[in-house]
Amino acid sequence: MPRASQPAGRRERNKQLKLDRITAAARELFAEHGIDEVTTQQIADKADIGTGTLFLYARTKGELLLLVQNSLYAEALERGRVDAENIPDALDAVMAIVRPVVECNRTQVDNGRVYLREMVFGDPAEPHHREALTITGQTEEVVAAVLGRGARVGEADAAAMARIVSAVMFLAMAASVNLAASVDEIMRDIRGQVAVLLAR
Amino acid sequence: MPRASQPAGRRERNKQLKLDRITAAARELFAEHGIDEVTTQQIADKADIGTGTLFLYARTKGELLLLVQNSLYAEALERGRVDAENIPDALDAVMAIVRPVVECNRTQVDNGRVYLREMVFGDPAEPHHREALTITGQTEEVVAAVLGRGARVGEADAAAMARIVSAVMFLAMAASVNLAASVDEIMRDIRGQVAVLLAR
DNA sequence: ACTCATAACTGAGTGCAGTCAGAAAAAATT
DNA sequence: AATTTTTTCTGACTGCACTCAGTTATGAGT
Repeated sequence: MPRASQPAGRRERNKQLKLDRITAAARELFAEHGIDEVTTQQIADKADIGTGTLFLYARTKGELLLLVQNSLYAEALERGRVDAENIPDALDAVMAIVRPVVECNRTQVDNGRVYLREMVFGDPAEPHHREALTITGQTEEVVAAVLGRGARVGEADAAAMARIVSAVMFLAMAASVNLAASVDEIMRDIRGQVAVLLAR
Repeated sequence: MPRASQPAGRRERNKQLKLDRITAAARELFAEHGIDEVTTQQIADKADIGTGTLFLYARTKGELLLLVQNSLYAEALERGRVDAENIPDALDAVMAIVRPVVECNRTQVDNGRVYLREMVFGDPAEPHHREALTITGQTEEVVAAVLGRGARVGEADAAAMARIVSAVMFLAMAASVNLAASVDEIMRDIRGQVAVLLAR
């Protein structure tokens, strides 16, 4: 057993290093040009690895996007969760959770839409996809928690309503009809639907 | 100006004939093997046209699927509309509309999911895509009409609720989580959410 | 130090959707 | 009937995501 200068052996460290380089390269290129204008070759070159190596770390180009963006969505969710805490009105609180996610999604419209596409149609066995699903699940939990405050809504109903909110968000952000819509326009669209859902 | 044995000139007739051959070829191959196992080359060969010609009639492979399947969804919608007419309960009536669509979608799971994917992420400028969106719009109208019966729900709210039903349906059919789910399981999933939506 | 086993890497190669410059067919014009 | 214009067709070609057989790095065993 060799020294443990860091946690593990050289192999582990090299792997982590490569993953970091890949993540950084993909993040920068996707952010600057949008996923459709970037080739996997460019990413491999920028990360200074072979073409095939890239696909050991993310089995498809879509997985690569999930890898890069998951953490951003997790942060957005956390921001929304905190914002919602001090908002008594259920509708306003739900929208406070939704807003950072929509903002995150619309930072780059193409990337945002591909992210959603991968979530729904990608391979759920892949690790980054699973993480994306986890974040969606957490979003629904946070929404359900807000709806359950004060026990005006039962636990099971709150969960079902949270799923509905999730579906409404998804389509509002993904639909090609809303391609050119601003964050505020999308928020209005979602709010209109959630308002009807919560009206009772 | 030449004779008008049928409606128009030779060109028009040839074009229609080719479109028919393409549609038939694509329908058979997609139905038998699933869209992902069929190449555009095979379709072109079966329709007895050149590779490039295919893309004059449908600009992408996805458009080709929409071309083939749109009419099936339109028929499903019509069946559901009729079924719902004599069902007084709103929830049951909505589910009567939903069922044939889900059945249509699940005839071949892969094709069904790609159809949904194209609807949301495809190019809305393409003709077959527009038709698909029209069918979705009609579905929402039919649902809204059922919800508006007896004026228990206002017109604007009915429209918003119909959009929500649409979103819920979409995700229930498309989500990879439900890949292996049967029609009945998907129906239960949708019903649970619509029930909460309509509870008031 | 040396050998072997295993994990990680690599880039030439593959398959397929979609393009485009030129050919062919149909219609319009003379 | 001949010529020009317009529309439609075509398959060789391109670009790109992804694969895989062969190579190299790492670590374990002796």
